[in-house]
Amino acid sequence: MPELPEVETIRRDIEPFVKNKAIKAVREYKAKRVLRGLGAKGLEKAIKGKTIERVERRGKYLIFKLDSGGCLLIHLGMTGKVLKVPDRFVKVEFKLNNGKSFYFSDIRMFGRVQYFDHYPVLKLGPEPLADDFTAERFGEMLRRRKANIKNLLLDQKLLAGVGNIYASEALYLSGISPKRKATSLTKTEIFKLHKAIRRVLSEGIRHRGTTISDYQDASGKSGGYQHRLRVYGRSGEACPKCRSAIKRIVIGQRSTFYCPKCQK
DNA sequence: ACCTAAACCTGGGCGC
DNA sequence: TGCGCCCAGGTTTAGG
Repeated sequence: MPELPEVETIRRDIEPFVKNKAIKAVREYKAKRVLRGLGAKGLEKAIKGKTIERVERRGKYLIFKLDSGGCLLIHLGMTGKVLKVPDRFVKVEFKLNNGKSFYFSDIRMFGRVQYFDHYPVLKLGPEPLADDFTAERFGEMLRRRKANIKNLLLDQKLLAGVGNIYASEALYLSGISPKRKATSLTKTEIFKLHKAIRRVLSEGIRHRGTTISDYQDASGKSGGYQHRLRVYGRSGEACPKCRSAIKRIVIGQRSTFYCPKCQK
């Protein structure tokens, strides 16, 4: 569920809550899948007594940096949450030395919690909001790629953080059909798409993420960007620009929303 | 290297 | 109330 803006919102919420606090204990609640090989025992052994220095985000990952040099890596999958207040789907509880806890909760258990004794090497493309992600670089990345642009936007190895909602939104804003092959994009279109990606992600962050069904911030509150989505989830509704009906199609097994008239 | 489809899960909403 | 079906902001894996 969560894409870059949602993960970034959680990061901003949770960092002040955990910063300079030490981890006292780890509890799990049927979290075998989420914790993979490492059980709560193993994880606790690795991080107990360690202080969280900061929380970073890379793509859709949260990285809790510990004073030992180790890192706690959390990916939220589709329904994962990092919460200051538990809900009924809590899988892992992290007890802090100030008497408080933060929680990893996940309904579908596509999310994961991992430990690295060093800064994790993540196979991710550039950060779309970073200064070094330029339109020129984006164009270079897309050169000779034969897949369609919608699928490529979801490829985390190409670009880190864009997911299904923001991909549809960015393509809409740039007037590009999600069915287009990347090779067919003109320089102008790549420039527009680059700008649109950065715009929708920034707007998403500003509005504290998009809540379609599950997403919540660290306090359990919904985001606000769902009210501002232009096409995602709006099949049959009027296109904000031309008033013709927005269509839903399936590309790469994922729902894709677009305006057939505005997006060529 | 690149591209695609299937698999991994649970729960909510809908029609009957 | 209940059942069956569809849907879901994600990644990994296997195969072409």
